[in-house]
Amino acid sequence: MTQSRPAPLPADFFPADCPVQSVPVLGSRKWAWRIIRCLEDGPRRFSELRVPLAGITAKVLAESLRSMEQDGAVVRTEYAENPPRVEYALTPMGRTLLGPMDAMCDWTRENLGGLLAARLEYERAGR
Amino acid sequence: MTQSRPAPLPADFFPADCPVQSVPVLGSRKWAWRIIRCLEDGPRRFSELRVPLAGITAKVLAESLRSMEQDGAVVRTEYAENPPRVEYALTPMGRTLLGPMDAMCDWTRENLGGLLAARLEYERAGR
DNA sequence: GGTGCCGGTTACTTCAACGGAACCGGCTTC
DNA sequence: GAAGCCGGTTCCGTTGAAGTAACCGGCACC
Repeated sequence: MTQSRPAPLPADFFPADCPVQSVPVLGSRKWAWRIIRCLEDGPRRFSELRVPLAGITAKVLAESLRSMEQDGAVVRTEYAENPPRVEYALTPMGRTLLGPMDAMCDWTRENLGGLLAARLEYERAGR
Repeated sequence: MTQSRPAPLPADFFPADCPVQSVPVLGSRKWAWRIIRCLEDGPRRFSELRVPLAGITAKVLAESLRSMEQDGAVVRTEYAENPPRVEYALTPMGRTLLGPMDAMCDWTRENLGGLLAARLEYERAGR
């Protein structure tokens, strides 16, 4: 059994349109996934989203929602009522993100312990 | 068929140990996934990695690899030869990331077109 | 003895995301 | 007429990831 080296990787190993280059596509990496989770069960109002997203400021929430709207993952619907009402909902495309998100969440659930242990071990050993 | 509103989300909707809070776990978001791809087929040397990761600087590559090593996704092996040889390889845990990564890449492949179209449409319409 | 390779390190700068605080118009309620 | 709610905006500061450029020690080669 020969321990063969894998072939060297070419300079164009990643094509210009390679998906791995563009992920994650949705602006704010800190809040986007949480926002999507909050919208999973149906449309939500701006102030309604601020409750579960504890600690988010109006500015950051507005920015995140706008960037997700630009990317076509979220729709903003404004109702001419009083007091004004604005609702945010997932688009069909936004909803398809739930699958890959679940896969990453499962991975984290299974490996977060080992990951934190690895950090402690790294620090304990050589630094 | 009643169009019922979903129940409001509580302030503790995301528990402190919720996986979605901790993803992505691997430091550098720009290069980590590409590095993992490069290591998929076996161990690679530092300078060997710089070829496919076109444009990465030695500093950023070293930082990224170290943070991935801290997280237990990569092992660094130093050989006392001349000229010095250092090899980086995926750990078993690092290898398990390939599944979720594939899911995200598939999503991007399928939706990147729609996403870019949504951006253009957003700009064209209301701004 | 000068040059180059290997695998980095160091110091400095740039940039985008994030956070804090204040403020806004339109409307209602007290 | 004062206060409050809603859905934000504006200005400013902080932080951390990433990029740039220069340099390093040890060894081999010419």
